[in-house]
Amino acid sequence: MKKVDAGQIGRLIASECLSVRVRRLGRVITRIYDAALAPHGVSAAQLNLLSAIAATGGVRAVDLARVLEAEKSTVSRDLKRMEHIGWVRAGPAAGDARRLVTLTPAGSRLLLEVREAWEKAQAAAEEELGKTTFAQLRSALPSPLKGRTR
Amino acid sequence: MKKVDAGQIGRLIASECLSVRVRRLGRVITRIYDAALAPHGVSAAQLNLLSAIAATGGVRAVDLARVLEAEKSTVSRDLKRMEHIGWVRAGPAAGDARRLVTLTPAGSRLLLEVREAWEKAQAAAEEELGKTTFAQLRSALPSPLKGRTR
DNA sequence: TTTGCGAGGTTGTACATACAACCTAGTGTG
DNA sequence: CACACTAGGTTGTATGTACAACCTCGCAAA
Repeated sequence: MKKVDAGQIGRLIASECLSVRVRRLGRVITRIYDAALAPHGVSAAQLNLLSAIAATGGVRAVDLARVLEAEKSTVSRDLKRMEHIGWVRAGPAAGDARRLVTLTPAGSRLLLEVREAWEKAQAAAEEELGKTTFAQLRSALPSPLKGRTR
Repeated sequence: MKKVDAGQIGRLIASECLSVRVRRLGRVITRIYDAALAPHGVSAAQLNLLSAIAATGGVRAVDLARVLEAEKSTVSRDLKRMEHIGWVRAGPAAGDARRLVTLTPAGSRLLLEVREAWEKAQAAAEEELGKTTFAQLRSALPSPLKGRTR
């Protein structure tokens, strides 16, 4: 019989668990982007949403959630905040009954304005992780724009 | 002059931004571990903390924050919740003045109980990402236990 | 000794996130 | 037509997360 104590399991999980590493990486990366974007009053999460909306030019909330692998309730609230700020509009899409989310002029302007800061953040992330790790992550993780399998 | 519109920047960021990919991955992974651990009433974030505490056998909150790259205020609140549940104790450490966080017996028991579920989550994560990506992430991302450079 | 400071910790506030429950139109079928 | 069903969206509740501000010691320098 192998007697296992909590310390052993703790060390096992702390050293092997993917969620530990991924969540930790998320905090590091989010911190970098948030800091770079802060002067523009936008967060990393918000820029992610804005760029997804801009990339499509009009998209339903539920499809945003699918592409970003987020809960529809999360997207709903995030959009509500950004709508209140004035970056996006949840339009009742002309002829179509679907409610499409689009950028407002202010939202489009914001994207142009933050581009520099975003590139600084990318560079800072590469600096922080090291070129090798950065490239490995880039190649290992799929871009949300690809792989619309479902 | 190159005229850039918001759509182009949106596509650029959506396809190139590391924070988009990493944060999205974090949601996917967290979902997998949360689901596997839910029957035990513990979250991925909580298991991360518990295993870090167990691995050290007693650690200051501020050092937990450093190892996990989290805010001290985040750790403070997370610990408070887990203390209330009864998994950890913020001991005033005997002779030493430092307040060390340790597992309670219930906390140790929990770690033993969730081990199976954690291994299922690891397997599910490998399944979801594909063996190749999983291995790439494992090798690219440092384990928090290494590199105590601070 | 006294004072100031810095490290560690907590609290106020706000956003990000998720699950469950609910609401609301369309839609298909009896 | 009537009704159940479903997809999309919102809301209730709770956790996770961070920044800023604050509190609280222990300790070093004057």
